[in-house]
Amino acid sequence: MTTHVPATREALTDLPVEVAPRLLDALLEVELDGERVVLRLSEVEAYHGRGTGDVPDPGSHARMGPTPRNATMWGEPGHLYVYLSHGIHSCVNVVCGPAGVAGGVLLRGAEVVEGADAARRRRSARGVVRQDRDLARGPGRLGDASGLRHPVHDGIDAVTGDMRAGARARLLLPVSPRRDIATGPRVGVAGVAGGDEFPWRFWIPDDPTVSAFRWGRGAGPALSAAR
DNA sequence: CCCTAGATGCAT
DNA sequence: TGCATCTAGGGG
Repeated sequence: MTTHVPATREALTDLPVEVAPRLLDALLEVELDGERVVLRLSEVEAYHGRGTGDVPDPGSHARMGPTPRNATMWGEPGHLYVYLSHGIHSCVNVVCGPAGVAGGVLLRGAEVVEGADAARRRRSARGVVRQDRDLARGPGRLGDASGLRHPVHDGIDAVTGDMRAGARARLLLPVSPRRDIATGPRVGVAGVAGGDEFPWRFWIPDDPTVSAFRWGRGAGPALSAAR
């Protein structure tokens, strides 16, 4: 039986906070230089933008309006917004919402269900990977494991799966959305955007590939919110 | 311009 | 807790 179907542009046109929970258990397939890595998403965060019918989001890269960096977030849903975090890691978002309205879902955690060898090799360039569950646990790790990089793959289309800088990405949505979903404040976002105003982090309860984050930094209290 | 903080991860 | 490494954004 079919468990996943290719994501359509329409399915991603709703606002990120609506799309985000539906991306849990979704698959992101990435082919890069002939190697294939498939990620099953376990943790995501929604980010909106500013103005024009959108929900204001002080934690978003698009909070100041369109800039060269966040241009992809304002474009068609289904493309991937790949940005450089702390000058080191390439993090991956699925652009959501109508074109012209900024929005995206940050992919924060995943299980590598195919291509663990390639993922491990890419990740070990930055350090030692002790367990397979850590291959894509955390947004920076997920980006490294996927092979997608800033800036060359920023804007790649995960709906059509077109080739871009040696890579091809495709997003597959689960036929049956999950019922058991945990929610809470976003990680690493300072100020009100990380608090109760924006409980826009979604994860699969008890999934070992959900990121662990340091308390006492960034977002403040939180994990128990939906347990 | 210069400075700082950032949707992070790793070793200490 | 410090560091890697780069850049957007705010202040002078």
